[in-house]
Formats: sequence, structure tokens, C-alpha cells
Amino acid sequence: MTGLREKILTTASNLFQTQGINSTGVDTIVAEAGTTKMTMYKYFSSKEVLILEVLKQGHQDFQNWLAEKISSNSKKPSDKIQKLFDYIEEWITSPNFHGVGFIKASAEFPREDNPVHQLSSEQSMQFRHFISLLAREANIKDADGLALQLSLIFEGAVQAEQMKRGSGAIKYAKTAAKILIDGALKQ
Amino acid sequence: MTGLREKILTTASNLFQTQGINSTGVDTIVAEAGTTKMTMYKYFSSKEVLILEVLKQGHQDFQNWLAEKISSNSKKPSDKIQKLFDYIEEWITSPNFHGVGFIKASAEFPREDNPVHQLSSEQSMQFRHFISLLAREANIKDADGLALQLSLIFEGAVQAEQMKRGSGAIKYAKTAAKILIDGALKQ
DNA sequence: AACACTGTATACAGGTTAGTATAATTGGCT
DNA sequence: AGCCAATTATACTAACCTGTATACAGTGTT
Repeated sequence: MTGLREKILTTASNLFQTQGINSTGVDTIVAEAGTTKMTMYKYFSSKEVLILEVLKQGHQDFQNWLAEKISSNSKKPSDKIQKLFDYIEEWITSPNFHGVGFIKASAEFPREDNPVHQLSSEQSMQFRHFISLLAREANIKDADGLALQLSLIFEGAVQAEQMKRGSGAIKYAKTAAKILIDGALKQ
Repeated sequence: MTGLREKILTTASNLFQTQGINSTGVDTIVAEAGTTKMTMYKYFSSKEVLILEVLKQGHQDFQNWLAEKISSNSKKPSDKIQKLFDYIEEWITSPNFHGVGFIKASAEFPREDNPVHQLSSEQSMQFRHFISLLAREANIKDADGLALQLSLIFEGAVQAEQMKRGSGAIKYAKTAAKILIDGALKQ
């Protein structure tokens, strides 16, 4: 009932995250998803298309979750950006969390002419732009600058958490973000 | 005169950085290095050993360069950590720069039981420890906390620079680091 | 019953990979 | 010249990969 297409997507997402994208064969994906290659290739015309679709899905899920979280929990513009990393922490430490796709993908596909790399880069920019909008709403002067800094910390924290699980990196990322945000607000 | 072993090492390092580790075959490496597989396998018993050796070499080069830079340019303990990101910027923007090995490697080999992942994780911790020592010398209270935060920014900046070359991420990483360091010093 | 549709099972083609075996070749040293 | 070690050239194996072809099973509709 859940639909084979979605089953394949989530299975691939998990495997990509735990085993790496290039190291995960389509045979492994369909076996884990309980189906066959023929069905997979009916939904996704190639492995590259599957990778792109996994990235899109993951990014959209995160963006939707975050936007909903912010709009339902924060009213004041300054509150939105100040609590941003609280929400991020909640997302990262949630059991649903299966990594941030575009970080790993850009590392595995470093060539700039690669479609997967291009999508990763675009998603990274989209996320930074989203933070920049929050900063602008909060009347922060150099909104783009702060957004870049916060995205650095975000990506660094995800990377660190991936390197060694339960490293507590997010806790320190949160305090660093708070310092930078408070500084930018008072400016 | 330069030695085939070193030639292979640097060639592999460049290819790993520009094409990805898993996407780079040994045939490509030896062709680019102007030698054959037979010679390569005499120096490195397997591709995994080569990867590990490339990581060790790159990390040692960076650590040596940084330590020399600091000891020759900074005298006061507080100066050492305050100028840390100036040196890092110089390193990243130098033509010799071919990425930070352990960041990409940990992304391409996510399994914790993988030797490459383990070495990456160890090197990341070593770097953080190094920053922590600088912070401690400068009488900073929560030296480990600041070191973690700075390493987040460092890894994030390298990641961002890799995602889109010339993104100016390092500039903003520098100012973020300065804010965090100054805050920690006054504490 | 006949049909269409979706998925399964399995085998295979064509390409790439890591790693090895074997013989030919260079270049330095005495 | 003659020897020795390092390097090259080339061919090969065995495994793995993506993607496809073909035959079959189930299920619901008319």
C-alpha cells in the first residue's frame, strides 16, 4: 500500500547514507526493498535518476519540516532565526534523521559538470538562501554573511556527527550559532 | 629523482580530490603518474593501502606547514589562536592546496568499521586536539568547546569551497572564528 | 473466459574494476 | 661486456557493476 516507488526511495536513501552512494549497487537496493531491478528501472530510468530523486525527496522533506516547525513555534522574526538551531538539533537527533543528502553527494561527485553535484550545490545554496531570508526578516544587516556562517556551522556539525556518532557536536554548534546571531542582531 | 612512490602519492591525491576516491581507478592513477600497475603494487600492496598513505601524507603535510607557520609568525599564545584562521586561509587559497583528505574520505567511506573511515576520524580528532592545545595555551576556559566549534567552521568552509570554488566562504569563516575566539578570550 | 496491468524470476550482455602472471626492457655498477 | 635490480608492457582472471531481454505469476475488470 505504501507504494513500491517510495519504498525504493527510502531504502536507497538509507543505504546511500550508511554505505555511500557509489558503494551501493542497485542489486543491493532492490534486494533490501524487497523487489527486483525490473520494477526499479520502471520507476527510475537509471541509477543517476534514482540518486537525484533521493536527493530531491530528502531536501524537500527537510525544508517542509523546518518551515512548518518555524511557522508554528515562532512568531517574532528574531525568534525564528534564534531558534533555528534548536529545530535543527531536533531534526538531526530525531530517529527519522538519515543524514543530509547534499553534503555527502557533493563529496562523492566532486566534478562540477556532474548532475548530482549540480543538484547538491543548488540545494546547499537554497538552504543558505532560506537562512538569509530569516536573517533579513530579523533586520540583520549582513544577512547573507550570517547565513553563510550559519550554514558553515550546520554543514560542519552534520559532518562531525557523521564522522563520529553522538559526538555532541550539535550542542556546540548551537552555542556558536547563538553567539553569531546575537552579535549580528546587536549590530 | 623525485621518486616514483611520491609521484604516485601526489598523483593519487590530486585525482582523489578532483574525481573522488571511489571513482578513481588504479589504471587512471598509474597512467597519470606515468607508470604501470606493477610498480604501484610494489609500493602499495592494495588500493586501500594507497588511500591510507595518501591521507597520512596529506595530513602530515598540513600539520607540519601549520605548526611551522605558527611557531615562526606568532609568539604570544593568544596570538597563535587568533591568527589560526589567517594561516588556514593562506593554506586553502594556496595553489598547493588539494583539499582536506579526511573530510572527503569520511564521506566516501561512511562505515565505522572501515579502515579509511577510522583514519579519517582519527585525523579529524587530531586536528581538533591541536586547536584545543592552542586554546588552552591562550588560557581559554572551555578550550575543547571552542576547538570543536572552530573545527566545525573549518570543515564547513572547506566543504563549501569544494562545493563551489571561490565562494568566499573562508572570508566569512574567518570573521566567525574571530568572534568566537574573542568571546572565549574575554570569558 | 479473455484481457490488461503490475510485479517477479532469472539469465545475460557489456563494461569496469582490483589485482596477478609473465616476459621484455631499461640503466647503473663493477 | 656482463650482471642486477627496477621498471615496463601486455595479457589475463575473477569479481562486480549497470542496464536489458524474456518468460512467468498474480490480480482485478469487463
